[in-house]
Amino acid sequence: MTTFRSDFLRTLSERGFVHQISDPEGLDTLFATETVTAYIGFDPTAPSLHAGGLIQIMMLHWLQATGHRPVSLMGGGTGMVGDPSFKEEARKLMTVETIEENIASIKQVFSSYLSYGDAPTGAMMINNAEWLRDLNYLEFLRDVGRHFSVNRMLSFDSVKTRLEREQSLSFLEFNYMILQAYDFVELSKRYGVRLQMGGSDQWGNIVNGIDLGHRMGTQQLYALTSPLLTTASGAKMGKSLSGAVWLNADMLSPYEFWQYWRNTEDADVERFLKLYTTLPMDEIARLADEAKGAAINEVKKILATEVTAMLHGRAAAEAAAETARKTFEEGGLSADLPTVEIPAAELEAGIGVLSVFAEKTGLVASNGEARRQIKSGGLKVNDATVTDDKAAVSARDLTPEGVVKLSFGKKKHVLLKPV
RNA sequence: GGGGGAGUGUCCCGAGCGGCAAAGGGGGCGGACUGUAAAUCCGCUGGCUACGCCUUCGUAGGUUCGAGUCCUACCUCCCCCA
Repeated sequence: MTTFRSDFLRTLSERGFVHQISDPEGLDTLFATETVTAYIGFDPTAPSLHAGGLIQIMMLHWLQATGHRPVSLMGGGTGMVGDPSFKEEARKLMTVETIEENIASIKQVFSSYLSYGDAPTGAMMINNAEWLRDLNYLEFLRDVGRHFSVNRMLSFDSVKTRLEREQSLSFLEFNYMILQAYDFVELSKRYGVRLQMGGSDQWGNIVNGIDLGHRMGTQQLYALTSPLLTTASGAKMGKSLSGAVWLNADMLSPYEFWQYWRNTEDADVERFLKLYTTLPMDEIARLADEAKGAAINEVKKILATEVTAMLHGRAAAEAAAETARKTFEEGGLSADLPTVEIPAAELEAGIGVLSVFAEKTGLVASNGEARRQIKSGGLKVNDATVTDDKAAVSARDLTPEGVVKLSFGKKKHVLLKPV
């Protein structure tokens, strides 16, 4: 791998963020000589980004940390088109309201990683609805569409594989790449953006933008992609025991977020420290060095706490670490575990275990699932395995702390609290 | 416009002579082993007021004691010919 002169590229490169760069020397020179504005696009398909997108946010973070200007582009306009899924079933397009709500909700997270403002390196959040929604179709075709060769678009892997797999590709989706290319050009014209970053799957789209820029007379533009991240065993990033690893605290508590990182596979620890924390490289090297055998668990805790601290703040991260310590290392309970409140009278009367685990707390999906889990010994009340699906949980099960601890498997715990 | 295929358990792929809650994978979940890891092994993987009941095989009808399986129409997709 080349050694870069610029702080930004050197940092990204040594931390493992770089997959491809369109013109490494040129871009390096650019970063070494001026303050560069670069962007990454995010689709507002959900009210929160999840761990899979964290790597992109970290790239913006480093961009700013090394003296440049990050732009997060929200796809308020492209969201209208929707990135059609592979399945048929013309998924309902999102309404404008949903898109706007999602964007508002996603915004909160960025301020944990970037500082916004008018300073030369102040981060910006831009919505491509700004120029896409009022686009005039005919004008657009004449100004932008004429620069695209269908022959060439058909030759892109993203399109080709789709056609070869005999899966339909709607015109809508076909246009998505044009809009994204156009975004790059608009950002370049309006805000002086020079670089677009993204996951490696975005390479073709980004390069399209560069080409369009050439034809439409922008400055030289650049592309930088990050590797597609999977865990060492091949799973996609961003799935936890209970679903997606959302970044918004109201969708996934800091404790659960911490747990996700705590459970990192051994083989991923060093890589994740580089990608998802801002610990200095020599510090990471030291940690990786002492992380042999079971000692690696200590390093995983550091990883979890550092990642959580960046997102939710140091205090929340340490609270999560403490909760985990009490729960797992002392086998006790901590008031900070996820808690479900229940009317005291109801508990007094006694509630069936099935109902408690399924309806009341949602730890398992249904009564049937609860029954199956009991059969295989997966449910516990106050750390005692449930063996009878007709058993009931009542006020007698309250611990001295005044709660009932319910566990599903070894890692999922909920406290039942009478009110 | 003509001809030929396909749509299965809403995570995915994928079998299915008219008796099917539907084979088999993958994934996921639980258990054992460990270190809250990986690998490995075992079990589970429609719902319920549960020895019974209800809802599932593109949609809507029909034939049958009985249909994922047969017939009709429709929808969507793919391939070949024009």
